[in-house]
Amino acid sequence: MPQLNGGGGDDLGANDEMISFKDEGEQEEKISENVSAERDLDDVKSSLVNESESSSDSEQAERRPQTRPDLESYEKARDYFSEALRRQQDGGFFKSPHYPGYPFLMIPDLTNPYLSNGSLSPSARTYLQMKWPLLDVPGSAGLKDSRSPTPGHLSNKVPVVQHAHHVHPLTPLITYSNEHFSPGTPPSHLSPEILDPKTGIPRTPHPSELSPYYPLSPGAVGSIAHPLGWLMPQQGQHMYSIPPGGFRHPYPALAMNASMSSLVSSRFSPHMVTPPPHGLHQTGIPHPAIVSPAIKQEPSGDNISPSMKSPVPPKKEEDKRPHIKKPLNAFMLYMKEMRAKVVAECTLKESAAINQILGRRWHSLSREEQAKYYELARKERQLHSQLYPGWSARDNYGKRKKRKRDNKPDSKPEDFSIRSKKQCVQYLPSEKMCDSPASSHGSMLDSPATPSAALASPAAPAATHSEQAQPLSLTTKPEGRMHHHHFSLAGKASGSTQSTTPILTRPIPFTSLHPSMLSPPSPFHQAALHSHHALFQSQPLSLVTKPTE
DNA sequence: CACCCTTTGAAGGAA
DNA sequence: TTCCTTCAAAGGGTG
Repeated sequence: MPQLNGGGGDDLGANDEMISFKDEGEQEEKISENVSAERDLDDVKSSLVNESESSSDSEQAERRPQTRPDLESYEKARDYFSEALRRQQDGGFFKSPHYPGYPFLMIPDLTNPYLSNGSLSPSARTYLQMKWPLLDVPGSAGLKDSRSPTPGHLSNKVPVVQHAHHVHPLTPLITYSNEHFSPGTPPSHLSPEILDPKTGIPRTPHPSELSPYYPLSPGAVGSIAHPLGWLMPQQGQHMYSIPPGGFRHPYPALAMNASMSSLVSSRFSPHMVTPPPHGLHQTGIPHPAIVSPAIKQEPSGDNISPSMKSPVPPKKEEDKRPHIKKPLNAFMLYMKEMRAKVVAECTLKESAAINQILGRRWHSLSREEQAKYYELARKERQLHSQLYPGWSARDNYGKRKKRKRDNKPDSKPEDFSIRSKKQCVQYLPSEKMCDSPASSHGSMLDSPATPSAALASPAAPAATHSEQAQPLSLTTKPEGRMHHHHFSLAGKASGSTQSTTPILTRPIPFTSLHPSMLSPPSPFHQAALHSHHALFQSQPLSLVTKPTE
């Protein structure tokens, strides 16, 4: 049990050297890797400081509003918010991606530019007692994934001390959960009952279940206090007074959690707040998991499974039928969290490139670290299923334009046919030590995350084939691309089903990458990198665009 | 402006 | 059971 008691905030931030646990020899390697990583990270601290002060705020502020004006602004805002918090939290310094655990949430300066009426002093750091998301939920045993580890077990493996200068990366997932901030017994209204959608048994939702991603419908929770009600008394009252076990709105998202919207609207700078779109809460900020049809058009409105459909759904309603997004998986959560950091560390903004890095780093995470995300993802899925019992991932099929998958029928297995026919860009290496996703030796050669992830979290899928055999799918590219590869590694020798797939690596894509971006290289990685870079040294430094077809 | 690219993981359907 | 496909986020790039 991740220290529910938490001992209050006693050890909060007290232990910088919080070492998780080394249960396997591999840990030692990890440690060395981390040390290396931190050393690299130090290099960018100064730059990050500047960025955090200048670019992060203004730059992002400018960028956000452009993309999706209003309806998705909440997501943007939320990320923006969390990122802002994080940046302030660690002063723009990126520390090793160790996220010691959830039990405590440290709320940073609340009087930041995005918080209009924060009441805490800029220097005030509020340590909040939190509960481990996995902590058992009374009466929810039936919902629990049998594969999931016992919370206690897990907690034993996860550090429970939150670094004083490091907000948990999943803060955005946590911050909006109410009750987290009330060490004591929460008011009765904060303990809404939830009818277990499967068992029908009333249960008290664990705070951690009140995911910010999925607003709880009135019927689901009865009433919900403002997630940050303790920060904003004037708006802290719960908006819903529906009795426990009351009606369940067919589309919980439609009955958006007002508390969330008020949070956003009141916490973000004016420019973040957009006029209320039709049919939405006055704030116009929908739940992250919901995408208004205005944004994501729903051709037929059949995305909602029968069970989700309202008994009396006016056709108009169908048009408004929200797009219920899939719950984010572990990697998505990780990506969402780390993207900002990666972007900040490199000048490149291309998501595709960033994602490559993130994928690389993901594989470099320790099993414990990954386990956190797996666990969180599991909780998200669980919560999602509770909120949208009838929802199916299938419902979203066809909602977005068909991705061009050229699984060419004619492509032979040895073509290691890849899905994408074209590769976006090739970047030549710089002398800088860069983390080339394409050259992800680690991923290709050792794929550390694979088994570990599964081990770390029972909820974690037994490493999928793709992960096992294709740690990085970018290693497999259309044959045409090969001509443009400056470098390639021998395929991973393994008995995996896809071992025949040649492992290709591209030149380091990002000349702008900072060494700190590298995932902690193991000795093996370093050796590989060494040779890798040696090979690249003769390569001209240029940007090769769009090779093949 | 819509889609592509890129990553991993989850889910569901097809074989 | 295995394989395949789609989507989830994100934002620059592309046609």
